[in-house]
Amino acid sequence: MKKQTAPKDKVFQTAARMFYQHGYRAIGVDTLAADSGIGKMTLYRHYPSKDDLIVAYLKDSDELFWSNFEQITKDVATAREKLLAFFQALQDYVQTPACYGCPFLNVATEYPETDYPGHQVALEHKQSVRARFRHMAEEAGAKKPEVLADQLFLLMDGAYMASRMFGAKNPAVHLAEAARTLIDSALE
Amino acid sequence: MKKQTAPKDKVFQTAARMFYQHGYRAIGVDTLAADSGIGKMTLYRHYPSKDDLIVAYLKDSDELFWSNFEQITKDVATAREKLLAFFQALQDYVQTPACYGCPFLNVATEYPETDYPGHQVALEHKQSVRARFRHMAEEAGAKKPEVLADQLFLLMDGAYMASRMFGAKNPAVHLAEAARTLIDSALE
DNA sequence: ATGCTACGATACAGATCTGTATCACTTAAG
DNA sequence: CTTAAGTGATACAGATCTGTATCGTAGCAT
Repeated sequence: MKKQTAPKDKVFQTAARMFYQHGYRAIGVDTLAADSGIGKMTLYRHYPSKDDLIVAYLKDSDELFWSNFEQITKDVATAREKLLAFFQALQDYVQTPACYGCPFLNVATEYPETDYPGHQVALEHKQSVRARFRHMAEEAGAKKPEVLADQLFLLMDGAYMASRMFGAKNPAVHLAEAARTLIDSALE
Repeated sequence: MKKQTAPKDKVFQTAARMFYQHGYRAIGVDTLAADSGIGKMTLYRHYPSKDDLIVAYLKDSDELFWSNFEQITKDVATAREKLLAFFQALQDYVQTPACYGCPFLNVATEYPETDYPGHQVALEHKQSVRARFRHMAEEAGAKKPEVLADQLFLLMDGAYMASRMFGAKNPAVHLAEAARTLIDSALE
């Protein structure tokens, strides 16, 4: 049996929570170690730099995103309905107090240089989502799949930012309806 | 005649450029003073704190936004066409290398606490834009004006973030078309 | 029992941050 | 000319940041 919670996991969970809620630059490694109840050297033993910890969090967020994505869309028949289900779930999530925007948009805002490691991971994630949207748009029979995909992409990130700007009560209340309008308009 | 460029204006222009491009937390007052060619005490004489300078920049950005907004929409006849003109201009702008996203979304991301002065200014700005959209949606004859307004609002901020995430070559290429689809769907 | 490894705690180095203090200099008004 | 205000430069204070070094200890396998 492993220990109840390994130090590496403790600091990772603390980092995930605090980076997401307060931002990457606002949280220091001292705060992370103290809040996790571990020594600072233990942190640096598992993550050689703060950037490594940021990247680890982003990669985990990417896996979580796709895990949720599969969960939401797996029991839905058509590509059109998969897209609708995703945007309905996103609408619900961004109106939750647990939502603090999008980890990838947040890191790209705080580290705008595209060669920053965290920004790189964010870019790859967003490109993957964009590609997935395009694939589903094709499957749904859109006349111009890449156009519909990009339009939905803008809606998604707009909803994330509405959450970070306004909190739980934000303009994304009508996100799913907007997605449906764009989708159905692109199919006919 | 005034001086060629007053120190207050010099440091403000430098701050505006660097805050927008690199972020608020990434740029320090020493950098601002040095890059402006003024003394640090001169900066603090005109802006008692860095936060004051941030707020000044945001308020100026708000004025600039509405100035551009009027410029774009003043020669357009109907409310529907005003909205279309705005989103076409926004689409063009966010595909420009001079675009680094939205100053208000950026500050809300870097300072998520809603009681932070800069976040406050950002919130007021976004609420004003949202209200203006709603007003124009009413004027255009939308059946549910607040729904259309919020949908367009998400598109707008999604486009801003696409610019910060991807740079000039981003998914906002189809922003105006998305706006038109949502608008016309809400009018019929 | 005896090493070995991971750990927590602490202190530290060096850089950078916001904000203040001081001083010499320029400029313009009286 | 004289005086006062604004300015640039510099040094500094105190806090905070990332990352390192050190030390005592607890757990564990041999």
